[in-house]
Amino acid sequence: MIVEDQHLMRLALVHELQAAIPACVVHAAATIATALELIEANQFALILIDPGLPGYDPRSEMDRLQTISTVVERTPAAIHIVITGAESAQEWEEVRTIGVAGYIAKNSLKPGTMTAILQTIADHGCCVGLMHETSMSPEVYHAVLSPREQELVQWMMQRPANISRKAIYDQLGEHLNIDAASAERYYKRARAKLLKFGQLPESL
Amino acid sequence: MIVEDQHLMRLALVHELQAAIPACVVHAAATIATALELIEANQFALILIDPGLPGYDPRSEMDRLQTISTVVERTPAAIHIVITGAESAQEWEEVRTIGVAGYIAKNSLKPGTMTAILQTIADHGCCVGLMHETSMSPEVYHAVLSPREQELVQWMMQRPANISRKAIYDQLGEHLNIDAASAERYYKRARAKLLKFGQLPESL
DNA sequence: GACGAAAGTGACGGCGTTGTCCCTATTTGC
DNA sequence: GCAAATAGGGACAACGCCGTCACTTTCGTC
Repeated sequence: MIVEDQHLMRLALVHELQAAIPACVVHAAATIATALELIEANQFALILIDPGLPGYDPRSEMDRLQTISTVVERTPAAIHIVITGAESAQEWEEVRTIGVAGYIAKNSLKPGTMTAILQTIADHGCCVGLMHETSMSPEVYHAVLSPREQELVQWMMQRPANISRKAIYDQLGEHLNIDAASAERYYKRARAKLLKFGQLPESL
Repeated sequence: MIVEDQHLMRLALVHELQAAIPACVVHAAATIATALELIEANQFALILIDPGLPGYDPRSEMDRLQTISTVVERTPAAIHIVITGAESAQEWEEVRTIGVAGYIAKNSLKPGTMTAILQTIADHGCCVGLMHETSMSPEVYHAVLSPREQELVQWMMQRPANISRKAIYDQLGEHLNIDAASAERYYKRARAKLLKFGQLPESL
């Protein structure tokens, strides 16, 4: 079950969870009230919860903790992970004492990370992901590209000047489990598309 | 350009924007520093910005406003939309005076809403979407279903008891611009899949 | 018993993405 | 100058999703 009030984030979490756990069923609630309804009617194995729900003051530490403990108390059989936009090491210490297994900052939650988080919990019993201030390089998204093509372009644009494109193809081939030659043709097709639509960045 | 620190939300906003504006190029930054880099190198037509960035205190109204005005001042030609997780009517009044056209709560931002927001700004010059406390009905997501099938199941589960399924098929046909008969077969295929995987909810 | 609503199955063409393979110029580096 | 790297093109089968069409059976109700 996922408890999160922001629609887009809720959707994203659903997809992350589905990507991490094949053939699963995910229930989602936007409010505590809805979450409690779901708890009444179902048995959950895993619960993601964001304590910043409407109706509660997100600045009030008490409201946040109460939101979490309300859910945790009613679902003793589940594994609980807190997904928060305003994380603090102190809050993690507090929620772990009431039985929460994971404490993840929305900042540090990247696409595909969910698998690693669940694995860490399975291995060590808990998992913490506080904000890591990696000054991200800028991202560019072109609507005309398919996801694969998009990914190839992203990689290629981060290429240091002293690395040959061929080396990138090899890296990608290994990383995506495809032929390096295929990666090369993806990049070329992507480049052709961008050229066709006049969207070619000068960094290429 | 999108300025948003949470990866998943940033990704979601990119997709929303791409869905609303066909064949567009979207640049994304996770920090103010990255955003300013992008501003130096590009001319943007539309900028989405979340004032709750790391390094600034999200509780400090001054930090939030400064984040926004820093970007707005450097991009006078662009349309600016603030996307915030902690909205207030007062903050909207303040940012509109410095030239922000839209003020949208993450709470009220649903998939597909971006088109309407941009249209409203085009028509009236500005658009406000504060939190609307519609107590959402619970959602269920099955990983084995395709998006269409998922959508059909979602609609069917919200069906009041006194409405025939056939009426739902008609509604869906109209809503999705497909045959009511096709909608019926989607639902049936979805149900067959759920039955096969033992994920059939009792509300069916 | 007849009729309509609902359930259960099978099949088809179109489309986009994916991953593969092949061929040819042009440019770069040693 | 020669070989490797880069740029550019076209074609292919496989797969999944979408939308459509056809057929059978069961159930409840009037």
